[in-house]
Amino acid sequence: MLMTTKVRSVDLQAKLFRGFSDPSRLSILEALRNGPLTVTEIVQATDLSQSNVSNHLCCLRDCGLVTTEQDGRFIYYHLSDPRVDRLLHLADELLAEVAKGVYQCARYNLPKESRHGRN
Amino acid sequence: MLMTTKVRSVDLQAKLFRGFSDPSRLSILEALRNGPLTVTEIVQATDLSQSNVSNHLCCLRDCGLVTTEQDGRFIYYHLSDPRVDRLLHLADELLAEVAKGVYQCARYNLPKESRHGRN
DNA sequence: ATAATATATCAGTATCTACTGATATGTTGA
DNA sequence: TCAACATATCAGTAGATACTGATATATTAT
Repeated sequence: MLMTTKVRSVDLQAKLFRGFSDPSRLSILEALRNGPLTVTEIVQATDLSQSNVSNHLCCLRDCGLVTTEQDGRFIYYHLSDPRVDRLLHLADELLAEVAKGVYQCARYNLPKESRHGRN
Repeated sequence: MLMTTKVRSVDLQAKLFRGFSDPSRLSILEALRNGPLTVTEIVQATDLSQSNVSNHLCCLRDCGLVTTEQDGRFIYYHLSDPRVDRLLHLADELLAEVAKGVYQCARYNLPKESRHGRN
């Protein structure tokens, strides 16, 4: 076989989930749950900078979570599959269940001083 | 109210998804889909270092995706909720749908030389 | 053709985070 | 108590990535 870089399914899954794992991208996805939007509309809906949105959209499209449709000089982005919506919904549900735990998730998002020795 | 750091739901969601967004953690979760395992068993099942596994487990537990149960000097980890399993399953389905796109996801995982201007 | 608008890319930076190797803590049995 | 085992934490590092501000490209209208 000789494939030096075997593509494991966990790697693919990780990339997929990475699409969901950033607040800015989630804002974008959330906005798109109501239907297709242009980049400018997404910028307005999310309050992110244009270049930032554009980068995230690129990522989301590369990862297959959104697809595009050009209409003149506008490009409409929309969720690529109903499962994206279902995944977001399921995450909401799970979050409601474990909200407290996640809220306290301390490991990777504290200021440097308090990274170690959590209490 | 005076909360300087308003906790937006996208932030919580992002943390939740971040639990799923790393290949090592996905390996761990995958292993746990078949039932509870001790840390040592997880180390063996995943081929990761012990400290690495321990760190990831800590993260997963903080984020509410797994829970623990001590039995003597062993600590059994298991998925916290059936929805975790369902989320993984849904991701599998979605992945099958957009596999090609994700496989090509170039933005954030190429060697430095080729990060910009993807041919 | 040119201005105006929409979107994408660039280069640079600060932060985040996965990992390692070493060490510490906790638990059990001899 | 002490050795053996199970697990957690530490400190440090390399690489990943979200963001900004500037610039480039594309499309339309005048």
